Amino acid sequence: MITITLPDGSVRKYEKVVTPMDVAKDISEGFARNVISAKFNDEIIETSSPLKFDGSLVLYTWKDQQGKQAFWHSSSHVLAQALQELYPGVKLSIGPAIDNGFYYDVETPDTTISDKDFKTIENKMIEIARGKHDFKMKSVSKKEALLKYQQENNPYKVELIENLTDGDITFCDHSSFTDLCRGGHIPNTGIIKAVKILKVAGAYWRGDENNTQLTRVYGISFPKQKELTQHLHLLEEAKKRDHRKLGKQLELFTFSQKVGQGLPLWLPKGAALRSRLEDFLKKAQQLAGYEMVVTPHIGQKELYVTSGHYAKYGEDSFQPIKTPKEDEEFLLKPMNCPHHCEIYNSFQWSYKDLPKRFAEFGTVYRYEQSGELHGLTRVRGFTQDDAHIFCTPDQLDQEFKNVIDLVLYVFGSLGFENFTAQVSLRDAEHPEKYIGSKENWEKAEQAILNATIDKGLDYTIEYGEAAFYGPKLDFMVKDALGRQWQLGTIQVDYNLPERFDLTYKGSDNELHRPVMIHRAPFGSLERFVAILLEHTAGNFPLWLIPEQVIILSISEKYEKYAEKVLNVMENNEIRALVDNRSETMGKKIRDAEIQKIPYMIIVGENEENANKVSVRRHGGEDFGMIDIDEFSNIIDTEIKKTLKEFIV
RNA sequence: GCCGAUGUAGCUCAGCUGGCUAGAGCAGCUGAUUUGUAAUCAGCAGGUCGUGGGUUCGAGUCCCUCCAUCGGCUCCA
Repeated sequence: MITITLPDGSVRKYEKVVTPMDVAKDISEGFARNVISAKFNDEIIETSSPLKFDGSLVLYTWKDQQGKQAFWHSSSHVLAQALQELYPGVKLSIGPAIDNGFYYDVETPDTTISDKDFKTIENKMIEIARGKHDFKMKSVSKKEALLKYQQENNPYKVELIENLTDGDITFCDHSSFTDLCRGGHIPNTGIIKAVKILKVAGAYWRGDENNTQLTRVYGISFPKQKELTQHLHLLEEAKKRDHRKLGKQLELFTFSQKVGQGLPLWLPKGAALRSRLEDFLKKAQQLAGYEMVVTPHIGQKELYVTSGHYAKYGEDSFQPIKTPKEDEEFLLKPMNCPHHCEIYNSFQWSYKDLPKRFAEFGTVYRYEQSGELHGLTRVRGFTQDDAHIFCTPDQLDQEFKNVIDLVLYVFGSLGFENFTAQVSLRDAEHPEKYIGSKENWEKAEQAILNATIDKGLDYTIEYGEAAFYGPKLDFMVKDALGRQWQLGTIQVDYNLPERFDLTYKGSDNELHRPVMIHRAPFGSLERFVAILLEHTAGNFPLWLIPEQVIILSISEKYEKYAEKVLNVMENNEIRALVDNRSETMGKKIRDAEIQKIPYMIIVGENEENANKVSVRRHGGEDFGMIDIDEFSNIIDTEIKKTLKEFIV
């Protein structure tokens, strides 16, 4: 007698061994048709695996994330078979399901796969899928498994199998294809109805730059053609929110080959936006007790030798700037901290003076790998909204929490709600990657975790993601295509205070080491603006947008009145401009819509006579003819909805 | 840096397998129109086809170099 417990708590008893599919059919035939994967006692299994003992069973359909994972995992087997049939001699390595689809990494000795081949691969996969081949698991001895791949001269699978325990090795068969596999498939290939190969890319074996580069083929599949069409449509929509496209369209920034890769040029509207962001943060920082400082864009090489950055990044950076004086070398600053440490060092401090908080919009230069540059999100010259807090160890907890509050205020004012906090700690296996004492690291990591938990943030812990000088708390936000980017960051640092010999006089009349916090709520203005563009699709919060109102005159006759309205706007500190072109109203509205200007004011005979304005909101909402004062109130109210005072 | 793709007017894109002075729409300029909630009409101007080299009687089109961009990988102070 076997007792199976289902997620709703119901219990089913069976006289003999059953499979998950049997249980599903027992529930209902219709449900069973949709079941594609199962979990038994927290282990993902096949729907055909025998359930030999008591336990809890979860059945998954395509609608469940687990179901999708099984679906895409199975699809990657089909992809592998297709690649083997199309390109004899390919060597398979690994092919997992990912968040949106699947990939397979293969070595293709004699050919290259390019996007011209996608259609062929898709057709082959569909052909295989239509065969409705069952996925069947089987156990294979380690010796047998190794022999198979040694004969095929496949070093990747051999390496994988060598790390497995004999007895735990399983293969999955479907059609004439077999592959090393842990399990977790859909019943048969026939469920896969629609397939799209999305891209090919080089990927290093085991993610290590020193290994061979394999060809990674990305794809996605669905149980219905319609769902594939919808997915592709979604990708198209996401592309419209691409900050590079919007930045060009809204005239915010550009790049020039002559100026150089990854060096953004901010256009007037973009620069206005930036300085508004800066003013916003300056105001909040002032309330939070920060003091602005200004430091140069270069520093002597010695400065970075002291900080430890030179040893770590010297060779991969912009190379030193020479001067007429022999042996004199300067570096473009890749960060502001060393400069701020020297500001700290230019005074003597008492514990009564701390914490000191030095803030600067500091432009830094980092020589990122050329293949890594990406619009405004990854550039070689960018401005950090940087600040360094020097405090006593006792003050650390509170200071760290205050910074979290500031970051949350910034995110809130800009409408970022879906972010995650990532706590980045050391990689315990590679201590050589980090500088500083073990105790200090432990203290710093503890401080970050405490503050994060205390503030009730939704967080994840990533080991090995810490900076080389200290652990950090990053605020991660996704772009239009779901790629994660780090925006705000807060980092605890016990190392630079040592290296720069920073001190303060304690109440005991002895010298002590301050603790340092690096923090940047935006991260960088470049990346922040980019992600903000993708989030809002260019419809920035009203307080931030460069042009809030456009006044459209119906014909030349009303130009004077339009100017008068503009004047009132300016007196009310509303950013407005006039469109006096000799175009039709339809055309002027269309242009204003494309420029994403939030409010359109239409003025003609009726408005002039009544001394009012007709208001249209971006997107089409019509406010009708209203008093100018009333309009002013609408603007104020909308601004106050997102932009609130920072309360310390 | 590595793998794959792309690069034609300010922008978005045509230009088939190499063949006369390289096309369109939008934007721009000029003129007409004086307009009521997403494109008024006409005319004009605009390109060493990313760069350098090669193949060819002939190259936007084929080959190579470099540069830049796009999608990944690695990296990310």
